[in-house]
Amino acid sequence: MPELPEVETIARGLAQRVRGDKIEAVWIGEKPEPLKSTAQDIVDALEGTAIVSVRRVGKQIVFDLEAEGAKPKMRQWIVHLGMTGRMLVVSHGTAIENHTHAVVTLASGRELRFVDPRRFGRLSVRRESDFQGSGVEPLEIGAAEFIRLFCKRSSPIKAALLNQKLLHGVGNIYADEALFRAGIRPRRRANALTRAQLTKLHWSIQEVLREAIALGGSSVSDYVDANGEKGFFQLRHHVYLRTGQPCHVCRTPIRRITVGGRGTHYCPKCQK
DNA sequence: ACTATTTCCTGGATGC
DNA sequence: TGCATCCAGGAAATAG
Repeated sequence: MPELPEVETIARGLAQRVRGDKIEAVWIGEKPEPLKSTAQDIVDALEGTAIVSVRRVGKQIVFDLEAEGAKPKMRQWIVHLGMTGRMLVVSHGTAIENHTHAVVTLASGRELRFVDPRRFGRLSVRRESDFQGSGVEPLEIGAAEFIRLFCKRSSPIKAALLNQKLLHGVGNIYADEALFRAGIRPRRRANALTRAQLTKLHWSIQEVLREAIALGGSSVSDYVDANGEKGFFQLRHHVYLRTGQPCHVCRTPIRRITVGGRGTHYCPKCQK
């Protein structure tokens, strides 16, 4: 499932490949689920624009589009990949694969295709040019602000980390991995953690995200980047999906529990 | 204002 | 082998 490092990798790859290209036509599939805006709004916002940049905000891909001579010159196409969403760049004529929900024809003769079997992904458009996610970027936040964000929360720290209104971009993989590195059990209440523990956690989150970005993200299930390449960070996971396997530090079997309705993995000896 | 729970979706794994 | 059931999870919706 694409989280911050995966979306960052995908957005960078997309930027490299389609920045400067022009959108000539847009096709939106029948299934309404993947849309937050109406299909017509998306078509109207995209057609005839130039792709100025592609970037990541939280777990979302933002295409900054510039329209010629239109009232709001700048608009954004926002893509959330959900669990299984993929954004492909293919040459015109490539066979349409199953679960393709949108096809964007580019002036260069290629197409951007949104494919998402599970349909947890979402497409939307914005006319303003100042799109911001609801939370704070984990790689930009300082330790003091991080502590302020979490120290009053009574929910389990893992559930708080997954709350995109607080911090955005951290999902199940990196929440588990950061908590392991910080030596904190996922069920600990956020407001029961010491300042030192929250400081450590802040550092661990930034460390694990930076390492994952450097390796192109984690390829679990069917994640691939804009070039169809797999990431390599899954080889560095200490706890995620390692239930029953020995901890890399102390050899204790990794345990799996449910926190906030999510599969959660931790080392019962290294994490307190 | 929070927190907890349910819901959406399909493919792959598991069970009988 | 075949069919049914379960499970994965981001985030919105709903309930408490």
